[in-house]
Amino acid sequence: MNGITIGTLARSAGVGVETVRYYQRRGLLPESAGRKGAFRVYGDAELARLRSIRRAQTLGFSLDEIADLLALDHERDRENARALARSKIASVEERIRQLEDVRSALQELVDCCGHTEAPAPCPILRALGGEPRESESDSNPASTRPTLRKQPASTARAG
Amino acid sequence: MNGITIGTLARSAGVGVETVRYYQRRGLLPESAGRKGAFRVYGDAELARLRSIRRAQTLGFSLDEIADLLALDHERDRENARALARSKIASVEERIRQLEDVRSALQELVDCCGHTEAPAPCPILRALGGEPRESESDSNPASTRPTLRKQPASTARAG
DNA sequence: CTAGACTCTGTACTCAAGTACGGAGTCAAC
DNA sequence: GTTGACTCCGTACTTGAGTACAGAGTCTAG
Repeated sequence: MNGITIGTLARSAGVGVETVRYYQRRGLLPESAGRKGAFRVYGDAELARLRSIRRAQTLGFSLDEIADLLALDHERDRENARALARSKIASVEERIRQLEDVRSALQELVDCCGHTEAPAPCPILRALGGEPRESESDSNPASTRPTLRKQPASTARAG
Repeated sequence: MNGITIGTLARSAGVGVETVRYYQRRGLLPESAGRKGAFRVYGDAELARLRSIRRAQTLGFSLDEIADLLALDHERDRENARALARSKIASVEERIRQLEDVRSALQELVDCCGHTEAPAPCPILRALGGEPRESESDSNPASTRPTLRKQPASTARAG
């Protein structure tokens, strides 16, 4: 698998040729020094890296984050690398917590939909909104809803 | 908080006016029937809905998914609503599992970085790639690489 | 030697989720 | 009765992660 051209590399990693080039433009993948005639050739290193990128992506990392992660690999500064990795762990854990919250909100919804057939109980709005609001059509403020902490304004745009 | 105009509504939910309008265009938020003179006015219902949208977003739902979720609220067809909610739960759980994987991969990385100071052990590539590769500049083709399964082309694009 | 597959380079397009902006109209306060 | 903030409506731009395509060059098999 050494000395392959871009098409084979792409196919081996299950991506398109354009995607490989895109990663190269973004600096995630080296452009490959070696050439066989006019065509660039790649090897196991590039294939491995390409697969790593895809895997990291499926795990929810942005390409910028992946660039950071891959850079750790070349970091001589282990201290720094550890710190970066730890902060990634923290953000991953935060995300997990949030998802667990929504899971239980949804579960509640399913449960409550399950045992009532009344016309308007169990609003998703409440499950998602979390905050006990009196109005709407609700005059009972004594809800058991766990107060949810303020969400940061910069939502899905993790820098 | 009833009878507010769009600017106040937006500010109360921590979003921009343009975002409110965008949600209206997308049909996530009603355009508000009431008018006070030339300006549309909104109330608690809209504010609650807007907040729900934002919260759902921070939890990783796309606007399309949120539209589905909010629609459940108006569904008379509880059966269908439950099914939809359950499928969301499944996808949320899948996402959680993936994130837990990456967390332990990162943790391993931190640990291994922690107790060695050697120049090139513990490559992130391996942690991310998962597959144990022997080397980068490797001339040994007898690798344990399992024939690679096709990566779903639609990675982060959870439809 | 030629057909067909592949590569190279560059630009342009897509899609989601907004954000920005321009030119009007309107409202409330002074 | 005018100023200044706000609203309305429409269109255009942005960012992230690609995808598509055009027009050239190149490689390989027959």
